Amino acid sequence: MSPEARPTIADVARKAGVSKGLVSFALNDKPGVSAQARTRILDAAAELGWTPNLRARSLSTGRSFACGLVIGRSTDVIAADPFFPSLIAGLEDVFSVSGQVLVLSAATPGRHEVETYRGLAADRRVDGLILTDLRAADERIALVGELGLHAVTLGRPDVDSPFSSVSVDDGAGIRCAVEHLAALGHDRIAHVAGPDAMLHARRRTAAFEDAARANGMSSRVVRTDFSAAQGATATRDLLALADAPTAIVYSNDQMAVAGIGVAERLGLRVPGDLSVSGFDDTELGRHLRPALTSVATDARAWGAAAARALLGMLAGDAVAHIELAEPTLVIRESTSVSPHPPTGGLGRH
Amino acid sequence: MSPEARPTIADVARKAGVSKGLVSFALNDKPGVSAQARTRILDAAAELGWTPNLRARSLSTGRSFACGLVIGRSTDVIAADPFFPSLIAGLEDVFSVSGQVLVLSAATPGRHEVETYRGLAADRRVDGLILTDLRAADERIALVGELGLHAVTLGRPDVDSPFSSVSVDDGAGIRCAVEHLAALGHDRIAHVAGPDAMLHARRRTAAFEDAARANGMSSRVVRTDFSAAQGATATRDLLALADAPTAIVYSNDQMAVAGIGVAERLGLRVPGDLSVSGFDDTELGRHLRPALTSVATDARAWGAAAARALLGMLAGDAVAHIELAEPTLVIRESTSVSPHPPTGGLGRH
DNA sequence: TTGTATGCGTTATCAC
DNA sequence: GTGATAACGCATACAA
Repeated sequence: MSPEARPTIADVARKAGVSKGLVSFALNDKPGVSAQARTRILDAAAELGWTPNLRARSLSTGRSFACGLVIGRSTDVIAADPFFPSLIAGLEDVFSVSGQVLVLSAATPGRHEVETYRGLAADRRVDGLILTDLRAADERIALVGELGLHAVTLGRPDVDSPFSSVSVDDGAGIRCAVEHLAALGHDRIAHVAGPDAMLHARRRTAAFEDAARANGMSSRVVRTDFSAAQGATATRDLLALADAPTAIVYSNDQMAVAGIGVAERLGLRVPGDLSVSGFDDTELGRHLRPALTSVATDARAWGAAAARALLGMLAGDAVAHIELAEPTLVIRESTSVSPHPPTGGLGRH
Repeated sequence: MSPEARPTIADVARKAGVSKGLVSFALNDKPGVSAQARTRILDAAAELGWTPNLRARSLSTGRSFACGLVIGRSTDVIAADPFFPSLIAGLEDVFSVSGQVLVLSAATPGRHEVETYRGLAADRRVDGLILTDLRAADERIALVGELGLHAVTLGRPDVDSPFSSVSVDDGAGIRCAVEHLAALGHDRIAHVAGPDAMLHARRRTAAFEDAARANGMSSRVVRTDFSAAQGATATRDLLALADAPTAIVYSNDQMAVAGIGVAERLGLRVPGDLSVSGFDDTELGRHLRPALTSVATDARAWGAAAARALLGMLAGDAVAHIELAEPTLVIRESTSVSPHPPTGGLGRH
């Protein structure tokens, strides 16, 4: 009598005069159903407005039709980082049109990272995971493999991994920034980096040091947790040095913004006395004064590519390692000619 | 032979020498099980390491053990808005310790808002929803009700609603900002607001106009979509007026930052020539120069309260309307005494 | 080419 | 009071 009662596969079978099993075969385009039975079944299903019950399907197939993203960073850091919302937007671009759903889990005060992965796997809440913020010798790779889940990593791990990966050569972005500064005559530069445990922070640091060396610049690196607060502290420390840098390459935009604030408070002009470049090319950057020179990566495209790769793995595709387009340097107002051009440098022209 | 095979309730029943049904009763603390049978069952379950299969549980109980958050705003706007990550962090604080999972859906190019809600409901992917960014005469209230889902709204809707709500009096925050500016001698102020269709944008606008009137100030309002770009445009328009305001109250921090950029580009000093206040008290704000005066709301606490309210509804609690702590104004460097103090105003002291 | 049985946990229904 | 049984909803291995 319930008006809400959805038709079940049994209703369709009865109406079409066949068994439940055959209905399932017909509706999933499996072989072994006569053309005649197939049309009878499809008609009956359409007439009743039948759609499969996802939960029953989930139980019998062992799939969740959901993928997960575990956010391991402190949530305070996430809130300040526009990378995640953009990544999520990209994931949704793909998941939303393929019947998948995105399950978001954060490591919270009440439950830590490994437990979060174990919980998702124990309950089979997801079929696969997006692994982000890869760390050196990341134990999550093995953990997720043992838990029997599929996954795609953002960037290639430094350990053996059975998973597909989608990468962006952020090192190339940093290199662009350093070369830009070299061309402007800077020869004493610094990098405000992310945590050394994170692979992409390491990669950026290495690219920075290589590019500085290749361009004959003296360089320095300060590590942070990616937060604006530590970006500010790092800047204060760098500018207090006797041979303070004339340009700083930051590993994200919010640290760059905080760094500009610190420099200006010390009476320095940006870019007159200090050039600053950011990373991620946040919307806000172009509205600041000075507008921020920044390395532009396409987090949304990254998310979309990762989602596609994960769906591919779930469908049984071979492991693939996808390299996305190189980031580009967007030059705005926060970088300019060095205040202390090296002898024979560009300052002469 | 599968080494992965989890014990099922049938294994427990066999080991305890009872039926599946009785095992279920025993493990869910239902009456009708003798103390003797209960201990036998519990021992057997512990010995086998049995845990219920969530998918089977989901099928038989009709619950998903998941809650959803649909993000209706353009994803580009979300990426720039630290409100959502903080909200999500708050939701996770509660969900993660109560066996719930957060399903995130975004209105994407391929699928729009109403379809997203219908899709979640059709597949019963979630038991309840968090409704945010409430609009005037919001059709989602009725829609979600018809779809048979529970929900909690962030803020009280302007239509009849069967759902609990969790609210913050953002009007009070705006009032604080206006009174602060009045005390500084400003008498020509403006508000850069969010979309008029959004209830909280309306509420803030109304609070702004009331407070300006109560303090004898002339006021103006410009509407935007909350993006930094439109915040910049609005500021340019306001400052081009013959009687340009001496202070602008922005409805979020990123518009305030963009506004400061525009003002400085026009040769105005902030706060010397123009005072600026933001909303949300973003981490970044305190590192800017000038550091941003902003209305602080606790998005994370808001999320946690909403999650608790939703779990309450799912458990059958009565509809509740929760009012959170009033926002506070954090006064920093971007607001100061008016450059044109009104006659008899504070400028004399 | 088609029908049947089984897997999952919960719960309504029935038997003692 | 105490317990067993069957049905739910779908996919699929297997039998016919």
